[in-house]
Amino acid sequence: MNKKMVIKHLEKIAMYMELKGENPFKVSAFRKAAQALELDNRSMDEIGEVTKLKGIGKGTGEIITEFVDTGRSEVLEELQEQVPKGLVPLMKIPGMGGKKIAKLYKELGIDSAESLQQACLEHRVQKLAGFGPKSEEKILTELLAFESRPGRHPIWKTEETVAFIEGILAEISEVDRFSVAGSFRRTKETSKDLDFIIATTAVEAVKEQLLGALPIEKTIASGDTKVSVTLEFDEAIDVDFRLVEPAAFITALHHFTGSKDHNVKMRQLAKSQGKKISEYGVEQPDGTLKTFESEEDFYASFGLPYFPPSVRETGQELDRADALPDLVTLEDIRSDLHMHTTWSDGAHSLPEMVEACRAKGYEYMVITDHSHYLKVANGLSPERLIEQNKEIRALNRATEGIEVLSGTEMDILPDGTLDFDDELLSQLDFVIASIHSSFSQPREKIMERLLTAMKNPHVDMIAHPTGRIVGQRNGYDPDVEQLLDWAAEYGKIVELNASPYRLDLAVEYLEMAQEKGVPVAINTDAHSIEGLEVMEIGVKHAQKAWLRKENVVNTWTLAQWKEFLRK
DNA sequence: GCCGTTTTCGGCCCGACTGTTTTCAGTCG
Repeated sequence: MNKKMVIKHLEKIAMYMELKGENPFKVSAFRKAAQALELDNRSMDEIGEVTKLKGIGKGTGEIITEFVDTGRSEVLEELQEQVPKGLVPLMKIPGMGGKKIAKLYKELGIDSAESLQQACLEHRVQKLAGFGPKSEEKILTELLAFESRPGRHPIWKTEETVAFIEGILAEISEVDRFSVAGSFRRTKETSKDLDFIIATTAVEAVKEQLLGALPIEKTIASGDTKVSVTLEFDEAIDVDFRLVEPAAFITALHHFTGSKDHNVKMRQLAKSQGKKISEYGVEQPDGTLKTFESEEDFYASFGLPYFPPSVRETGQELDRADALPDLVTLEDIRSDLHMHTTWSDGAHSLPEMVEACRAKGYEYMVITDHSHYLKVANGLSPERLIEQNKEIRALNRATEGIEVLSGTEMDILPDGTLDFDDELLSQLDFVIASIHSSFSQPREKIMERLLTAMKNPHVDMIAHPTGRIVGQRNGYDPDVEQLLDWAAEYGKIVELNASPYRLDLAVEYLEMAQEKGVPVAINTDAHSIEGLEVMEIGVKHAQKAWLRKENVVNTWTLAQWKEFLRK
């Protein structure tokens, strides 16, 4: 039995119980049980006795066993008999939870989006206790917006929005300090909304200037400490602003950076120490409220090391504090192994890219322009590559403080051959192979292409291994586990492409790569000087997979790196 | 429903905002 199916089953039970108006703690017990399974790396078989897991007791254990044995459970079937299926999607309406939906069902017989809409139009909803004209109108608006509502926003879109809002906040003189928080600060690849923390003693003045400067489509809430708005960009996006006293800035920032699970674990830990965490500070055992100068201080007050936002996810990270010192950081990065110049489709010249990398303090770098198959990117012919190679060698001799190496990003062609011959490749320091075409080929064909590259002794790295664009396309669907096994067998590097459009490999595959001992290179794939800056996002993404320095090749010295390539 | 040498009963993270009320329930993050 697939563990994912068991998890789904438990979540379904929780959902139906919520709609039935069950005790919220009972509902959350099922969610916790599902989470306990999810957070355990083992399969159902390897786990064996599920009640040994914290969060799964006798009751849930029996339901799981029944489901594993028979593929169904009486509990869910009974719930589904009592609760109409049409109520489930109603949970997605903002402001609607289990209790309100249960009431609509019991009092008005509403069992679907259609019947809810009908009841609103006939003004039957506003007559219910606890509902009113405003609720009715809101439900109607939300029902109409149901389809068009965008889901999660990819990081490469939110980046721009965040920069725009930061620009506005920086201009307001009454703002003491501010920071983006939420999933964006944790470098999640997508975000549902954006959160900002603002420290100020002049709430009204800040609110007025802020709301005046933003392209507001709708104000969701506007209180003394919280302002929620929907902003109108190419796509509408919800943004929360939290206004706090300067002293509470750090605890508010921590609180609203989350994740929720991380916070729950932190609060439980605080409680065990006789303390209480809120966004305003930490209440000490003697009742006084302590505030902090930095998040480092905040964690230290609980006897913990600093957890960077990127690792604050499941709550399990609190048990991995010992591994934090080994985590890759931006300061560890000595090189960038994938970038383009005006020789192919880059915006800056070869000397400009070299100077930019030197200025960043890198020890070495590789120029990797496209190969001639990629006509749209002005890919290099063998002749031009030889010419560029000469120029790179000359530039390297003339440049102090950084080693400039010669490479290519060579296409793996649709027919499974490589774009350059071995004789040419042997003249280069570093060879990247990647797929830019015929994404829709069947998986076997894609894997065949990748295997050709793996087997070629001159190829050193596979770039953006899945070809995905975050939130937009899934790429060419390779069998990543197989790919990583080959990388281990043939001694190849796999890339973590740091471009926020790609973040390829994804976190789960990076974890897999580290488990299999496959070295990872974090590269910007920069097409301009500014593009080199995404290294920071790449490193944070790597931290989400708990990549250790030793497994990230760009933390290696030039000598270590060359030694690896020689093998 | 789960959990526990502060507990086998009584908690379960904590606070803000809205819309409904006239002191609060429900929802959200």
